[in-house]
Amino acid sequence: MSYNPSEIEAKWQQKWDDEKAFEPDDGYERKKKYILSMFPFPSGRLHMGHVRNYAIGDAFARYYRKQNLNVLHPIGWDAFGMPAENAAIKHGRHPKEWTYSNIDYMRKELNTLGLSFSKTREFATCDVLYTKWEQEFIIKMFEQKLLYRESTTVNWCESCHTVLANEQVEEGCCWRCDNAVQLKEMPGYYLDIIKYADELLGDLKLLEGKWPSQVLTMQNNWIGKSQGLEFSFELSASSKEKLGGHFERYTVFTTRPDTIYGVTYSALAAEHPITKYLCDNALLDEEIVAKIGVIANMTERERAQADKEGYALGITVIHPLTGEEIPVWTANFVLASYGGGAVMAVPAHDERDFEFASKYALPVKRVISGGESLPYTLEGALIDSAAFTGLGNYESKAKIIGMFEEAGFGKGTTNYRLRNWGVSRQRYWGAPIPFVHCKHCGLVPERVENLPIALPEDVEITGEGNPLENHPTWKHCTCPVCGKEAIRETDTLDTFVQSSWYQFRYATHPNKWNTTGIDKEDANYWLGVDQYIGGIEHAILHLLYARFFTKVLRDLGYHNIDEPFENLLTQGMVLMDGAKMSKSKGNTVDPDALVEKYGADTARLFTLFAAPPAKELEWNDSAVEGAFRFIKRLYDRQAKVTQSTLPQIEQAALSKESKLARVKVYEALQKSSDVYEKSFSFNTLIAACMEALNALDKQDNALVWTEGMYIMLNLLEPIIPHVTTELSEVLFARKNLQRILEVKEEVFVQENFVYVVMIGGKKRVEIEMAASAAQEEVLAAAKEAGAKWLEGMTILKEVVVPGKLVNLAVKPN
RNA sequence: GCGGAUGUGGUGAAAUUGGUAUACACGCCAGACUUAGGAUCUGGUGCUUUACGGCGUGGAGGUUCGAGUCCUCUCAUCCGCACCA
Repeated sequence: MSYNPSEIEAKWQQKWDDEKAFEPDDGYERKKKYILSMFPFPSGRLHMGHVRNYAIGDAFARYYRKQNLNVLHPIGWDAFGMPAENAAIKHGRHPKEWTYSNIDYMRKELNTLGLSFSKTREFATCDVLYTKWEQEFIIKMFEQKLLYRESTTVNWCESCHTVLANEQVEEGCCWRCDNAVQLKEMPGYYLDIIKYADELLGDLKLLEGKWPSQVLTMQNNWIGKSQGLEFSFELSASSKEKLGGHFERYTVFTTRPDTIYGVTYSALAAEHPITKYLCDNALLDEEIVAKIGVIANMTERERAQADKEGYALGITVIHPLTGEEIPVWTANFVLASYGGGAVMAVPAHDERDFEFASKYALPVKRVISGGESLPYTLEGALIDSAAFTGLGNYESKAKIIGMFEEAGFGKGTTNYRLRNWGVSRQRYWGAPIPFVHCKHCGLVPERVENLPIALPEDVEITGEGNPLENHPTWKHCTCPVCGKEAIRETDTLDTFVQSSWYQFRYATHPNKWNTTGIDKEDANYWLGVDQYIGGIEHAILHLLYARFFTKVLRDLGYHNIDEPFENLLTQGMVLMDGAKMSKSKGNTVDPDALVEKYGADTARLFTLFAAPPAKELEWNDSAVEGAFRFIKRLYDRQAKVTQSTLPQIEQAALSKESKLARVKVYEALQKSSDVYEKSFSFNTLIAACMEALNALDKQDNALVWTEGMYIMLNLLEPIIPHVTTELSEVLFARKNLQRILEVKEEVFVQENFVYVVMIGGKKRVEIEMAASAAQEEVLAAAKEAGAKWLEGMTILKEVVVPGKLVNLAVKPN
């Protein structure tokens, strides 16, 4: 009987379905384990990255079930988003039809991989029932002032016809279509993630050692907390007059209050209200107004690449401490969206300010000692700084902030690089933002009892404009407050909103899905996710948003969880010929074809064996053959098993080869808990099993074979579940799969040790000694065996490592 | 520029507290069985040397009886952020 994967795999997949084998308990009695692989976007077909992601997750889930834990291992679909609309434009298919048919196809593909998902908890984020609860959260966030609508300059992707969040702009281009991002002033909805910045930052400490350190660093940098001084520059009397009395002062932020006596000019962003006023009221040369206009139309990225450029605005401010008059410029390196869009400039101690001052011949005033040339940005004592002269700059920062606070012209402040999360998208295939624009009542949320606000299905998707905006009737509604005619919001939510709370939806028992979004008791029992697995590309976007949502929903009373993902494993990409697999490069491997040719077990074994999960995985067709060969060998060796229970073995009576085989089998067993719970290096566990099989092949004791197969099938079941379950059924009535077995220490007890004898740091000979031999005996034997190398030498030092080696340090006589 | 990570055979990769470097697999070589083999099995395979031996974990130092592992410096590659005042 030869190994026939398609038959075995279909049989067990059917059986698992019939047995509902992977549903968690309804109650909370057993200890839980929540294993989650990031859910897929239903693009149409699985790719190898999915196979890797779900093979890893499934190994964890199956392992923990054996520990008698209550395992939640769900799957669902991240189903809203642009590609569905693109398919509609290209192929004339309705996004809903396209999405759900893709889901049906991909669900079948996942099934053929034999993944142990709970089937009752599956959902798609475009299900109206999911939208309903999401809209409820959004309204509650609005009530708590965590969601607001405002008009600002946003990142706009012309090819996607939508706004992008800051996090979705990669190197100045759209994260999805790679089109250059433009700036556009438009209204949108924002979530106040900055309000949670401190907690999001501080709680990264809770994740140390549980998340990859680079992800923690990336989040840390992204939040970008900096502390400093915020104060106002008062405009000079003549400047106030010039500005028609519309401005008295403006605020700046600095992290270097210690350099305040070195301020020689101040700079405003092109978008700053004062700059705008000067431009709009013809208070600057036309030429300069035009040039400022050009800067204002550049994206942040374009400005970053441009040379420093600026113009004197013909106004001055008063230095708050010295009373000096300081010129005000506009400069292209001052960001409108950070620190109030204005800076104090200290060219002596800041590289940007220095470069700008050099270009425009502005004065430079040194106030920190140290270094030979300017700008000097390191530590030093203050000079020419009035009462603060002589202090170190660290000490002076606090004192200067204190002085500003006392005098009431400024205060210590914290600023974040993080921007609030813009969640408006001008697209059809998303969750409608549940608000209404009423002429009488303004912007009002829908009534919760009217939720969900579902998408209209009769839409025409042309790629021109927002289909919800263009729909003849959908946006016309009545105001939930006054009952008069009103207009429904036509923006939909960013799809990252859906993936920010799906981990709670899975945890909520499906019986409750109709009546609640998140069940508190269920959530508190199941969350945080004990092991989360996904791509590093989500290090900031999804993982930061999901952490934020978790904290917000906690504060809204939905649960008591602080962090959604307790442990994170970021898997590496799947490569072919050193490059990322992609359709455009034509270097993809089709999972369906792979499963058809070799079976799911081989596909899974290869992906876990070829590299540790966090590293990139280089595809190799012949290594896949190798994985297949191992499974075949394992399958063939069923003939070696002679009894259906774990045998009792008398260790002392065994041959040397049989003893070694047992050692290899038990070494693999010993390794398994470390691999599943700590190192995640499945490749080494598989290698240990291969070694065990190789060692078993070198002996012929039937009991040792039986024990070896009994244990190995158990160890490998999470990785290659079909063939191991089949063999286990035939040989051991599946009894061997029920729990993790115990290591028998006596197997490792050796009668003899092989000592390596090193002389002068070099390995020379090996000697075999009884385990009971005393150190002196070992040493004497080593000297005898190594006599040849000891001739004419004096032994300086003798080191014996019990059971392992002897090292003799020598020098010539 | 700042931050993080990684450098080990022809290839993917192993290596508790510092203790026999290259496990396991791919590839390659030889052999067996075969009409045949891209099937299966067995053996070999770091470099160098006729051999003894010598040299080998990106490079250079250091600590140690002993370093892939610890310390210092350095080079290369990859990733993230990039005027955040």
